[in-house]
Order: sequence, then C-alpha cells, then structure tokens
Amino acid sequence: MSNAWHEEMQAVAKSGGRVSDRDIADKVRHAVLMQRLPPGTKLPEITLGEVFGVSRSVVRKSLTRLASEHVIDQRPNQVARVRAPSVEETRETFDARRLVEGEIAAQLAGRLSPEALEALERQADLETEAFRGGDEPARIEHSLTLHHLLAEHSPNRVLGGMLTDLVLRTSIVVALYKRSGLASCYQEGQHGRLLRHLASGDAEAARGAIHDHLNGLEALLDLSPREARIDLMSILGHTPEQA
Amino acid sequence: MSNAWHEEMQAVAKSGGRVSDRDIADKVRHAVLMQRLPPGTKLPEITLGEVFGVSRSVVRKSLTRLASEHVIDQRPNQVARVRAPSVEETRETFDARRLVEGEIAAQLAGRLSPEALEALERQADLETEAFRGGDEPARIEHSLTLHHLLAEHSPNRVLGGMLTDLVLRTSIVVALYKRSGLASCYQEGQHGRLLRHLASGDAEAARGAIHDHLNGLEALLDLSPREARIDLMSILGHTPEQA
DNA sequence: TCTTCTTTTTTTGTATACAAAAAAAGGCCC
DNA sequence: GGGCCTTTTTTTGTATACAAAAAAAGAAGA
Repeated sequence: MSNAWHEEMQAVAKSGGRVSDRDIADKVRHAVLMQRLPPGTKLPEITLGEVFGVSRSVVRKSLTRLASEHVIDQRPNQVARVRAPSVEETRETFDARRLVEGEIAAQLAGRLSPEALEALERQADLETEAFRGGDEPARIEHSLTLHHLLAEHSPNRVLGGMLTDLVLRTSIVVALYKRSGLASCYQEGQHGRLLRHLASGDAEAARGAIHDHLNGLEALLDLSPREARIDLMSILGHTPEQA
Repeated sequence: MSNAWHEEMQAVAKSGGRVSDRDIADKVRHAVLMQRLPPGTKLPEITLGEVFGVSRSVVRKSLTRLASEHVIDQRPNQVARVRAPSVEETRETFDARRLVEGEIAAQLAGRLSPEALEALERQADLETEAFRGGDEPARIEHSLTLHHLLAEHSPNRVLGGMLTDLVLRTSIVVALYKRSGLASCYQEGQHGRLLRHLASGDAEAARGAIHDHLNGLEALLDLSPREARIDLMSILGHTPEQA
C-alpha cells in the first residue's frame, strides 16, 4: 500500500469508538466523492480492516453495501476497486436522473410545507455562501444535501430512494469528468429558480428547472475521447495511486 | 422451524454441487415470488445454511443481496424476514415503474433489432400458451422474462437496471395483493399491443401501452383496507407460517 | 387467568483459521 | 532487454468459535 493511500485512510478512519459497516461505507463513499480515492484504487479487505480497527467480516459487509450503490466494483476472487464509470454510463446516469428528479420536482410543486421549503432555501443559501467564500468542498456538500432533501420529501418513497442513488452516482461522475480548468460547478441562481417554481406550484416549470440544471451540469463535463483511456486503464489494471 | 417451511426450503435447495450466495438468493427470491414464503416469514442464517449445506458466511452474503433488492427486511440483531410492502408502497412502486418502463418503451420504439423483437414476441406467445393451458406459474415466469428482456434491451443501462429492480418489486406486491378470487393476472392482447407499437416505432403509443398495461394490473389488486392488518402483523411480529 | 419478572434458548455480530484462487516476484532462456 | 515459466506472496472464499443481543419459555404473584 502506498503511503498516500494509507495516510488518506488513516485520516478517514473514525477517531475513537467502535465502527460499524455503515461507518466504513460512509467514509469510503465520501472519500470517493471528494476524489481522494481515484477510480481503480484497490480496497483490500485486510488493509481496510487494519485501518479502521475491525476484522474482515465488518469490512466485507461495507464493501457489499458500496458495491450495491455502484461505488465500487466487486468481482469474485478479486480485490474491490473504486469504480470508473464510462462516459456512456455518465450520459445514461444524467438521463435517468433527469427523468426521476424531474418527476419528483413536478410532484412536489406546490405540496411542500413551509418548513420544508425553508430548509431547502437554507441549503441553497449555504451553497451560495460557500461558493462566494471559495470553499468548493463545502459547496458540494451543501448542494448534495439540497438534492437529498428533495429525495426525502418526495411523496413517492420508491422514487425518492431511486433519486438518492442517482444523486450519488452523478456526483461521482461529475468529480471524475469535470473539465480540468474548472474551479467549481456552481450554477448561479439555478437552485433558486427551482425553489421558486416549487413554491409557486408550477409543476412543469419545476421539471424544466431540474432539466436545465442537470443539462447545465452535464455541459460542464469533458465527455470527449477519454473513453478509450479509462477503459484501457481498468482493463490493463493500471492503477494510478498504488502498485 | 415448521415442517412446511423446512420442506419448502428442502425442495428449493439445489440438488447437488456447491451453492453460491447468488444461488441461494435466486432460490429464496423465486420462492417469495411464488408466494411459497409469505411476508413475515423468518429466515434465520443457521437454518438457511443447513438447508443449503453451507455456512452462515455464504448465507449472510445472500441475505444482504436480497435486502438490497428489497425482498427481505434486515434489521440489526434481528432475524431477516420476508418483506411485506404496504399498500402505499405498492402504489408508489407502480407509479415509479410506469415512469421508468414507459420511458424505456418510448426510447426503444423503432430501435429494436428484428431478432430482439422476435425474442419478445416468442415470450408473449409462451405467456399466452401457458395461460390457455392454465399453468399460471409458467405464465408469470414468461411475463417476467418479457419485461426483463425489455430492461436488458434498454439503450440506457442505468434505467434498465432500475427497471429490473422495479419489475421484481411489482411482482412481489402483485403476488401479495392479488384479489383472492382471481385465477390469473393475464391481460388479453396487452403485450401484443405493446410489441406492435415498439415495432412500428410510435414512441408515445408504446409509452401509453405500458401505462395501460400497468394500470390494468394495478386494478386487479385489492388495495383497500388491509393496510392496518399488514402493519399490525409486522409490528406485533405475528408470523403466519411458523412459531 | 393474566401479568410480570427471571432464566434459558436461540440468533446475530465479530474475530479468526485454513483452503483456494489470483497477483506478484523471481529466474530462465532467447 | 524482453518474453515465458515457476515459485512465492497476497487476497479472497468459507467454515467455525465465542460474545452480545434478542426472543422464548418458565415461574411467581396478584
């Protein structure tokens, strides 16, 4: 294991107390989201267990969980690796999320309690603040929370669960394919516009706001010729961060 | 463990050779789908292991898998049980499936290869045959296969995966809430109509066919006052098939 | 007879040991 | 130097043992 990886994992491990499989999954997921564990990174059970101070049994459960969330790849008799979604899958993920989140926004329009709306607005404000302050990790967190709130408030819990999954998967591919020069994916006023339509109760306008928001986000990605590079990377087993 | 349950599981166990976690999950899922393991049924790890001839390690993995598919409920320190989706969740599942499968059908219209179309038609014919022959389990299998084929052929693999999940969940609630007098949920000519629109390339007609098909199916269910009964059952831990 | 508390049994959570498979390293020949 | 085979090491798959929690059974009292 390389030093960088090990140190990252040490930092990621819970300071004290017992850790559950959920804790480990949370930490690893977050590290992937924050691009501290790049695609292809190996996640051996023993190492993970040592870092978090638990045995393989617990680690195994968390890995299974992460695999079902499409965060890692888990093939029989092989070490789990951080997944590298292709550009094709990226487009498909956005497509699916437009459909699902658009529908949820439409269903939610005009049916949100004042408290829920206020909570959403608070998140939007926090995101803007973090952007103005140049704290991109915080901005991402706040943006994610906003969309997760949307999923939670969905009257249809099944659709809501699907959105939670899609928000995670989109975040991963955004982190992966963001144009290199780009400092932030913040889109001025977009969340505000969505919230206005949700409050006023215009379902189709809310759906449209979601579509525009996601189209804008997808447009900030570099989805051109990397395809081949990524595929070769995973096929040849070339891992960037460790031997 | 009651005799009925144990015998059912014996029957369900693979005849010979080693069994993987996937095998066990497949068998249990199928038994749930065929209503041979009613909601609330306990699935203790040791018993399952004994029946399939493997240790708890393997069983645990299969249970985790089934939980992520929403087939069973798995709470900390409690035995896994076959899930009993509420009527509310049933409606939400249908709603979600209408959205996703409708979109897939629309995207697929006019884009299916002749071979794919032929395979779909073969499944529809097999279903009709099984219905005419009065073999309901076989009819269900063929109907399921048809929708799974649709999911597989989806150009959007992410949406396809979501549909696979939703088809399973719908089947479970159909088995659970089917009106008691009803012999079959077969809907004359519906699959044929869908396939015609898929072949002719009329996207909105294909979407409409899916909507009608699912609405018709939902209408065959008894979604009235049981809500309370089911909830009490799971809350009070009253299990029908075993002590 | 019903309730409540205690004791026993069952069942899951976690760690660990050993076998099998895959990956890596080393040595060999060209 | 580069490719190929053998050996070693690493890593996962599975079974099992023991502790902790939950469920069930039993006993005592009203």
